[in-house]
Amino acid sequence: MTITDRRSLRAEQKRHERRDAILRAAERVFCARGYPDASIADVIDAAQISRGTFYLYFDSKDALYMELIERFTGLVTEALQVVDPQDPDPALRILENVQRVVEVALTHPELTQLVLRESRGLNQAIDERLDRLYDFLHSMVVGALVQGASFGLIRKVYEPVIATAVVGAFKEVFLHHLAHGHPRDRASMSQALFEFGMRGLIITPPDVT
Amino acid sequence: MTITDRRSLRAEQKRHERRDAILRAAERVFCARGYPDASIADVIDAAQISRGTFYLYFDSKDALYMELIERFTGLVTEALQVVDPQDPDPALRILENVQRVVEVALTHPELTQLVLRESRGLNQAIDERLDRLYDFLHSMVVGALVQGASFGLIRKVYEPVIATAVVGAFKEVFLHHLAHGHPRDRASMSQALFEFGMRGLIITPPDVT
Amino acid sequence: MTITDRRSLRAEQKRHERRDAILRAAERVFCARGYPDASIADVIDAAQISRGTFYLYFDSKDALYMELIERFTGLVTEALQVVDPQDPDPALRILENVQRVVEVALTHPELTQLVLRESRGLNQAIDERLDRLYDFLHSMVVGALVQGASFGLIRKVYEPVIATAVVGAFKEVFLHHLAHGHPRDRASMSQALFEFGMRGLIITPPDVT
Amino acid sequence: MTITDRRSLRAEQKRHERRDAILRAAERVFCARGYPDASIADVIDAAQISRGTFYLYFDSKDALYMELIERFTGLVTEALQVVDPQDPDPALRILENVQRVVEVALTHPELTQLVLRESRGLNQAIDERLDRLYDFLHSMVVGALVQGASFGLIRKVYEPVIATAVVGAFKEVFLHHLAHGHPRDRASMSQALFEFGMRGLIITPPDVT
DNA sequence: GATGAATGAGGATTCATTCAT
DNA sequence: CATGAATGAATCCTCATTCAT
Repeated sequence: MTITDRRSLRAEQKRHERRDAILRAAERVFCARGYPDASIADVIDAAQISRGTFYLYFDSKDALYMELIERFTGLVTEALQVVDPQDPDPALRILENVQRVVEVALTHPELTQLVLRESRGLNQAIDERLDRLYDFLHSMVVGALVQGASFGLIRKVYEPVIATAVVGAFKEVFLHHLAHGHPRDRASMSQALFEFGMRGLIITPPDVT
Repeated sequence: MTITDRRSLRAEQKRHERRDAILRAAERVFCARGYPDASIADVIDAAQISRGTFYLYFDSKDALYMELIERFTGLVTEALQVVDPQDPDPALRILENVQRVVEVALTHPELTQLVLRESRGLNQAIDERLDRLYDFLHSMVVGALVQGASFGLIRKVYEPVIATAVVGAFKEVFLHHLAHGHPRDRASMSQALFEFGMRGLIITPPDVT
Repeated sequence: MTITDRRSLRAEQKRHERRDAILRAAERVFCARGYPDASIADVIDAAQISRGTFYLYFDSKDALYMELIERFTGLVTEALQVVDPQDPDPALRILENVQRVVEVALTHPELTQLVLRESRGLNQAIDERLDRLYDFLHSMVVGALVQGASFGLIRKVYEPVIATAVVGAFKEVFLHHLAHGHPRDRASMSQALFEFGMRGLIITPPDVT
Repeated sequence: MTITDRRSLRAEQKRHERRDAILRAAERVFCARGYPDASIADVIDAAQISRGTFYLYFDSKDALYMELIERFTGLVTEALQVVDPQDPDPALRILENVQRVVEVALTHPELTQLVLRESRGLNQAIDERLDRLYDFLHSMVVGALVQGASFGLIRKVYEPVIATAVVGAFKEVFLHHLAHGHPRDRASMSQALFEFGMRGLIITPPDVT
């Protein structure tokens, strides 16, 4: 490894850290003031960097917002795993999915609120990204509903509406609890959400802790 | 009736119409571009009035937004009626409430989307008004849950969370369906929402059409 | 006298009264808020007339201000009378002039403050009118100085500067006393001003270069 | 001295120069058009800067005006020095004060006119600042009068009125001479003002009631 | 790379004046 | 004559973005 390599490695790492610091600052700021009302000035103050530096790491305010959405999308996408049709306990798999999403929301409360609040109409790319996120969430829920029905666990519903309703229910509970800072423990929150979404729908509720 | 009376009556009416035209234009514009991003210029273009005229009817952009929120709140408040504990068929009363809310949402799709999107953080008065609206919705749902439980219609749930979830479910379904312009008929939409909210929770589902 | 004549006479009088009412309202409003900050809305509110009516009586806001300046100028012009070179007691004549000007200021405190505050730079015609007023005042004082010197009553001074100083002294005393509402009696105020202008302060003038 | 130091020093200096250039431009513009009528557009045109740059150096139009008032106040406060009661020639000290104030007015003609014109009623802080300036001037003159009387140099007068008159006399002379651009030499102007204030006009005071 | 001064389009709001009724 | 709704130019100010240092 040459000196240049080591140098550029260090530089690369530092660059990454800086980017991350900006993203974390933006999370806080955008969540606190709302994306449209938060200014670049707020972000650079929080991130302790100069105006120019910001544009060295991000193309625009919208690009920063977009990246935060991407981050959240990535976390949620990782958290939600398609249930194997062969799985012996699909309901448990679904509960685990809920638990992982709750984990994401409670670990990144500001990012979660920010994204769930959905500031739309600013930029087409952002709107499309949010659409894709919701399409994904929607399809995951629809998948669960269909699978649950096929297993005879869930009664037959009109999936498009019910999936939307389930997504909305989760969103609202997250937003409300994160905003009011109720430090509900993760387990009970997951349980309540799971039961709401599933119990209503499931014919034979699984025995979960 | 004197000439003056008749004149001022006509003037009063015209004034009211103008105000209404601005409100309707604002509904469209704020819904399409989002409140923070929509400018007064957009509104006056849509309403076909001059800059000055706008401020003849509204004190500020925020005041206009506030009035739209008030309008929506009024419609929803009228739509949701507390169920008499003596009522022989409380589930039907609740379904009627749902039907009336769906009616409001489908009759005023832009207003509904605009308000449900909740642009917050711009003005304290607005934030408080939205808080009050959600407190009201929340309390209505909690009321229904408690009552349903007392009748043995609904299983016991942790009402604060479940009420939040129900409100969120309705919000999301409205937002999604209004945004994508699915011209679903009111009856089936009401039914789906009602069943989602109730069926899940009710021990003995009512026989509704 | 025909009916038409009488009618038009009454109309004429009413018209005059209205005009006067507006002028008096404007005096109050312009004095209280300052000419540039006072709006036509303030004036018509104070005068209890409609927006349109205002423009029936005055061409513009500036024209109204101009008319108030004219009124003040008229009052002051009437108050200040050139002293006859033959007069046996010219100093008394000057004191009487002072007394009449004080009378004007105390009778029309708002008009006086308004005009003495000299909002300039708004309109060339107004600036010129104010210039003429000050030229007149200046020339009156210069006249008194010259005359006084010719009688041996006043020592020889460089009139242009001293006349300006005398005018300024009067202005400031009026402004100060009117603004702070010191209800000093007219006689003592006139006396103080007269003495200041005429008598001088030093008993033994120092020997300065 | 590090490079950063030198750089920030140069930056600091440039910043100061820019600020100063804006202040000087504002002096000109506010003097020419009057503070309320001059717009930020006028100032930035005169200063050859962009709209945004202006707000980089000043918080608001009022803040800029305030700073100009402060500048003038500072200059005048420095110019006027309390006369030591032990001073062998207090009249000379007073003449020196007058000379220094004249120097200020002639060196900063636009600033002087601007401030002496007293645009009030726009902003409470500004009004209070102007009040303080006049209180200071008033108290300086009162001090001189009282001291002069104690030395037997000045006859006993009713100080509050006479001090107001003296301040007004100076104001008017400055305003008049600066506005009309009479390039009177400083010495003779100081002399005339001093004599007016100190010496008085009449040789044989008339016997008035 | 890092900085922060500079930019100017765009925002909400005001207000003197006009004119149809 | 009287009215007051309508107008739109003009005002102050903000802020995302650029660029010379």
